[in-house]
Amino acid sequence: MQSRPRIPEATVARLAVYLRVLTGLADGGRRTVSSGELASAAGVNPAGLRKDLSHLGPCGTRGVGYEVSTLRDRIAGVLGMETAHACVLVGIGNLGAALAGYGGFGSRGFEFVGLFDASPARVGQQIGGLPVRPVAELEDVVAATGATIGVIATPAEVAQPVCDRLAAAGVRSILNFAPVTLSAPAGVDVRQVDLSVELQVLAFLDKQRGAVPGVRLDALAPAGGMA
Amino acid sequence: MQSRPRIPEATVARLAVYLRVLTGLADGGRRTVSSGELASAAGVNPAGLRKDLSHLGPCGTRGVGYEVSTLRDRIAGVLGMETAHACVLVGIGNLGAALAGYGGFGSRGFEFVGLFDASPARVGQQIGGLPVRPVAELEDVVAATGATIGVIATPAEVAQPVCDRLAAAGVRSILNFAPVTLSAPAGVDVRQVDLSVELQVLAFLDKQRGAVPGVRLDALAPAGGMA
DNA sequence: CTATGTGAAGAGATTCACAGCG
DNA sequence: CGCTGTGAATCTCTTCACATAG
Repeated sequence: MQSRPRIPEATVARLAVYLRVLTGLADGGRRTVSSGELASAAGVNPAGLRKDLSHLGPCGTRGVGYEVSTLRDRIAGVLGMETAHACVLVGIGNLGAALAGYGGFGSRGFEFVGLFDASPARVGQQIGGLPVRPVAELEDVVAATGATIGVIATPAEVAQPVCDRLAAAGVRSILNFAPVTLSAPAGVDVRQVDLSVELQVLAFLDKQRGAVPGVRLDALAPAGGMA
Repeated sequence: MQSRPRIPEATVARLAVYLRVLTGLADGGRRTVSSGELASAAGVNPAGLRKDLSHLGPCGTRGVGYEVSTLRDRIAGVLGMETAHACVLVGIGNLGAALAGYGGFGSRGFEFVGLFDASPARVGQQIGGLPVRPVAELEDVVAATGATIGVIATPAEVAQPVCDRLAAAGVRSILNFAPVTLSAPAGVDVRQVDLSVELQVLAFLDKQRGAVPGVRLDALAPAGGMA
């Protein structure tokens, strides 16, 4: 129906993917897409894509498809991308430096406003036009910039204290790359990205596939080239 | 026992987390844990943890709990960690270099046996004791090492061709960090890690929480003629 | 009396099939 | 006609409650 009490989290994650695909299509000058084509490019089922989009209200034209730029803007609005999000990043090791220098965030409305590291050797370096600051300044920078998102790329041992300080400083969302499960106060949302877990799932699926002789050939994806 | 019809993928991902917690407990000299304590450390529901472990067959002692080292070894075996997995990594930019230098993989049985980049400036550099090779050598190295896992950390534009080459060379599992949806032939499993998607989900949850008091998302509602 | 292991209930997400609009 | 939008069926995962073993 029209009411939107809440959008399922699984749908939100896919909306972000649709948004990426639509941005590419718009840059390529494309005017409209069908659910089938968009679903193919996003790697999902066409009916599932339409159900995802139904949470935004009617936004397609029957018999035609979706207008690329309109749908892109609608999704961007729902995901809260009309306003930029200020982020702080704690832990400027290899991964942290990679995240700080990654251009994919800025183009999607996420801007780093503070980089922090405990190592004096790192402090003072410039990454992506931003200086690395001592962690002692964390609270001040969060307060001054109003950052609402914190990214943790520290060693596992200090991730929990950093999480506590971020939460206390007023950060409401935390993305954690350290291989520990963090606990945060109510009202602070934590998302975990564990690179080793991803590899272990892959390895397991491979092992399981090799051990099962009876294979199901439900290949549906690679429908030849491009549409 | 060996009879395992099939373990749900969601369970596999959590098993990897339990394994990490158990390894930490074992290093701390701990002998046994209860499901409640282990679940708390892993950030999951105790009953869910017991159901996850039930897929491995009985491995606890009623009235006592689980023996830490035994359970750790059991999970490691199920995840296929008794044998090391050879991985190749394509795209040695900031993120690729971070992955190549990340110690968390080696300690979990994943070993990089080849690093590849298209840029002559990168080729020849040493990262984590391994030289960066030109991508032209990709097929030879996969064949020579028998690598079964490929990690893609290239720009989005070249991720699909790299995926195709990895699959053709015999790699069976691919972990993709490039912000594109890859299509791979049947028999090759692709897992996507999109850092921007993670941030966008966080931002949406925060926005949604802020709007909770009155549940008013009318700014999105198509009152009549939304354009 | 402890804490595990598990069937059953519940919630959520995916897929299907078709009604309805252009 | 084609393609969207959606109710209903299907499937999977989660949570609960309790029997069961130590």
